[in-house]
Amino acid sequence: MDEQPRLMHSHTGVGMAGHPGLPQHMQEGTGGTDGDGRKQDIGDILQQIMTITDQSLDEAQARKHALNCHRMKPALFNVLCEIKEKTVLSIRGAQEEEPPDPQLMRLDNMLLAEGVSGPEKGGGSAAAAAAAAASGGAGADNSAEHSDYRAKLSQIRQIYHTELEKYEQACNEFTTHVMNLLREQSRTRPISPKEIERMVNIIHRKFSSIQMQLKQSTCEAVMILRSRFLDARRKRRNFNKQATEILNEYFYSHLSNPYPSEEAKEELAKKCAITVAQVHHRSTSTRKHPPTNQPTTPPVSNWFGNKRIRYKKNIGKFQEEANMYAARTAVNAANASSHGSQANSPSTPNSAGSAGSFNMSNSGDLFMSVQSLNGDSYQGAQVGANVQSQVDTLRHVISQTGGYSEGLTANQMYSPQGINANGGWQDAPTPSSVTSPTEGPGSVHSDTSN
DNA sequence: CATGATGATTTAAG
DNA sequence: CTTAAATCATCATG
Repeated sequence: MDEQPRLMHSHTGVGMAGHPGLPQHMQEGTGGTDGDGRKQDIGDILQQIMTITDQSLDEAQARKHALNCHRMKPALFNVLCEIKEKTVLSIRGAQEEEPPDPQLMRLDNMLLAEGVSGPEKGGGSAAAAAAAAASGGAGADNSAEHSDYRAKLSQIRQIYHTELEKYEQACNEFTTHVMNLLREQSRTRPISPKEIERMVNIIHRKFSSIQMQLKQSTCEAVMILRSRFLDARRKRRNFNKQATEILNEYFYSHLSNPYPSEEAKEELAKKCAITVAQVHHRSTSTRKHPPTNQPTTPPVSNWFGNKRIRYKKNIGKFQEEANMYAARTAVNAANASSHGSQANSPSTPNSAGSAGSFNMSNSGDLFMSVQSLNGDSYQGAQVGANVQSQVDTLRHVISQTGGYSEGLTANQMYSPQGINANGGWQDAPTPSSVTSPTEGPGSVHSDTSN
């Protein structure tokens, strides 16, 4: 503001002298048709402007001062104030609280969720390194791509923050500037605090609209980044053999109720994490006290979900597998039970001990089904899921031993249909005939049990 | 390249 | 929230 007059001032020497210069341009530009009157006007205006700029600060300042000192000034000022008061009152109605822009909220939420606008957590590569370290000792492979992602993300984050800060600063600067100006002017014209506030609000709105642009483009950048990297959420890595074995062991040893409890899941996850390099969602670590929603060991849950449905869908396909794992656990179970009927401590997969809290509402049914399956009456003394797992295992033992002695023909030595028919963990057995040998549900294993 | 296996995500129900 | 079921997208293989 100050500079312009000054510049003009220094310029005037030339400007005034070279005055013809401008009109000449005008002449050529407008053509001759308009006549001289117009040109003259323009020339006058220009002249005036030049003059105004010529008087510049000192003169204006002086004039202002003179005004301020005028003896009628206070009275006039008051009058002005009153008038202003009224008009402002009438205007005020239009000025209402802006509703929180949903769009902006959406952006904010997303940025927060994406960890862009959240609390700073170490800078750039440090964060990446930390992430890599945090994702477990075995997480070398996927944390590599994750760290790449994180690095890029924190880059975005940094840009976002610096930009945001810059805007903030500029906004504050501008605001204080305007406020000073208004304060200054309030000596010569009435300016209510309300008005200043409003002005500030306007400024803030303008700036926040700029911020929104920033946020929007940041969101876009994150989205793009996501789609390029993390969208490889779908980029899956198969579990390694050991992990699937652990899971399968649990599954088949709890075949009648393959719903691991939360704790069981965590335990499985822990066991598998040793071998599974694929744990994107940090889970196993100590539970967080705040009501943070830890979505329950996703890989394990996924695995069991998939396994259940796929097993059910085509049991025939899983028979071999079932027998294998049944055999394996059978050994453990046999060993354990031979020692004593106590709940065995071996680190067997049928760690039913930890799973004592299974949903037992239907355990009665399950027992029933097992009884009828085996053809022998199982003593009803057992209570709890651990027993259930024993039952499963036992059944496997029986069927399996019988089957193997006969031959490897891989007939259905162990017919899971029984479970289905009796309403195990699902009702509808494969409706389609698919390799379903369907014997009488009750008589299924009568031969093998002999 | 087609195909089956498989982990993850989505949808709908409880 | 958890599950079942359907579906997707990738991996692994021949």
